Parts: sequence; C-alpha cells; structure tokens
Amino acid sequence: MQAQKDAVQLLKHAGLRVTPQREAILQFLLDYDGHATVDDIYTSLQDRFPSMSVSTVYNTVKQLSQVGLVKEIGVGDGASRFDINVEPHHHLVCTRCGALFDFYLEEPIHLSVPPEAEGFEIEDYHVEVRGVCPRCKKQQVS
Amino acid sequence: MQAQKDAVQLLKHAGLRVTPQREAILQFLLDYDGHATVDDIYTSLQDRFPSMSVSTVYNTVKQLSQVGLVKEIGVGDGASRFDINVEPHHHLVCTRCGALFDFYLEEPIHLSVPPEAEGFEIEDYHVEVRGVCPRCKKQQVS
DNA sequence: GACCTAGATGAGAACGATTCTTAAATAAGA
DNA sequence: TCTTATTTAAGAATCGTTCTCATCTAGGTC
Ligand SMILES: [Mn+2]
Ligand SMILES: [Mn+2]
Ligand SMILES: [Zn+2]
Ligand SMILES: [Zn+2]
Repeated sequence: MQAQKDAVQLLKHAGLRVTPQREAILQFLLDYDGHATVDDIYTSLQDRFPSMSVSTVYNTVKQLSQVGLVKEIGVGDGASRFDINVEPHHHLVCTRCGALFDFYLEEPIHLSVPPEAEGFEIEDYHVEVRGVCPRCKKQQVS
Repeated sequence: MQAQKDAVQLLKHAGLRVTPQREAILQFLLDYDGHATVDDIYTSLQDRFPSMSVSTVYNTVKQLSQVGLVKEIGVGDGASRFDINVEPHHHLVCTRCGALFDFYLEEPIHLSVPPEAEGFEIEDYHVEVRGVCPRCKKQQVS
C-alpha cells in the first residue's frame, strides 16, 4: 500500500507488457529529478542491464510517450528530453548550458489563429523561454 | 531607391563580406514565403550555383542568424527552419505535415520564474502551438 | 506447469541533419 | 595590383535516431 507510484502498476494500467527493462526505465524517470535524455537513461542503467540496447531505450520512451506516461521535449539542438511531469507546463531553457526548468503559466495564452491557418485545430502548446540560468550567470566573464 | 530590401546592403550593414552565395541565400530567404530549411535553400539554388556546397548554406544561415537577419526555428524533429521574419512572433505547427504558420500573441505572456530558477535572465520566448492544419484536417480518414 | 505466439529485445547497420577539416579561391582594404 | 584574412567546396566525421532481423520472453491458454 505504498503511496508513491509503482512502475509496474503504471505499465499494466497503460496496457504495456511489463519487462525488466521497461520497469527500470520508467522507474528511473520517476526517480530522476529533471528531464533525462535517452543517453542519461541508457548510461544510468548500464550497471544493472549491461546488455540493454540503446534501441530498447528509444522504443520504451516512445511507448511511454504514446500512452501518456512521459512527455517528449525537443529543445532545438541536441537530444530529446523526457519529462515524467505530464501536466501541462512550460520550460525555461539556458542557452549556455542547456539546463531546463519547469514553469507554469499564470493564465493560459490568448491567441487568434491567422487567416492563412483558418480552421487549424489546436491540440496543445508549449512555451520555451530562453535565457541564462543563475549558475551560468555567476560564471560569466564580465 | 527601391523600396524593397536589398540583400547586398543588408549584408554590408551587418558587417558581412558580400559573396555571390551569401547574396543569393539571403535573397532567397527574402523572397521565400515561409520557413525554409537548409535543403530548401540548397536545392533551390542548385541551378544558379551548381557547385555550391551544403556547408556554405549552413555557414551562411548561421552567420545570418548571428547578425540577426534571420531567426532559426527548431521544431523538434527534422531540419531547422530559417525565418526572415525576425519580429517577435510565434508558430502553429501541424503535427501531421509539419506546416508552419506565424501568429502573434495579443498580449505578452505572464510568467513567474520558479524558485529553483531564481535569477534566470530571460532573453526571449517562443510559443509553439501544435495541432492539425486545415489541409490535413480535410484529408482525414474519418 | 508446459506450451504458444504476439510482442519485445539486442546488435549493428542505416539514415538524416549538422559540423568539421583542409586546400584552394576570393573579397576588400592598402 | 598586392596582400591577407575570410570564405568556399568537397567530403569525412559526428550525433541522435530509426530500422532490420534473428533471438528471446511475457503472459495468456490448456
Ligand atoms: Mn518539465
Ligand atoms: Mn515565422
Ligand atoms: Zn546555464
Ligand atoms: Zn498539416
């Protein structure tokens, strides 16, 4: 009767087969405080799963995305990041080091679809705020 | 005394050397109605510059970005796109076909920087609205 | 518990976008 | 015209991701 989420239960409820690799990947994301890349996941699980293929990590995060257990975040260059926080939220991105911070909009954005896109069906939106994180500001050459 | 912008003048004012390739690339972006990829530029200029290298296109758009003549837009997967519209604006992205539409926010977003990111220096932000464009909606299997 | 099979895994090849390297060419100032 | 710092072209290299396919296994059935 544990309070925290259990990777196995989440997988079962999502209708995904429970494999040791999937359980470990999902558990890693549940425990990880941040926005992990495929490589973060892969290298972190090397000890426990020395033979796990990077393909398996890709396959798994794709499936987890499809069933809504994680959300993929692509911030321009570099690797995709995977967010266990699936509530609608947005990100501050450091243009120096790539660090990502969550933030929530105080009120939803108000936009009007332009005439050329009349009839565009909005699914969701993501605000990417770029700037310099506190850490990088300190290390500035000034 | 032409009213439209002249690629050569823009390059000079930006302090960039004027080469035929740069002029052609910038002019292409000025004329192009949309958000071109490196490949769009490259293939469109093949006739006039059969020997131009794709590296030259990459080099050029990078420099144009650095001096603020174009803006790079990365929408997750696939190739970066280059926008001659450098006014602050945002995009609707079709999740089916990748089409991009400009839009402008009626009022700037209101956000509060979370405590973990205290001191984050905001440079700019970009809203990416995902959904289905009118064209793709019509072609839907329903 | 043994059996079956759709689905998952692992290894590496393949791919597409981008960056890097280097020799040759050239823009632009003197 | 001369000079030199920049730019270009070509291809190799890199990086993230997808694909292929032989092998393995989770989980349902008897
Ligand atoms: Mn997040
Ligand atoms: Mn635009
Ligand atoms: Zn930073
Ligand atoms: Zn579309």
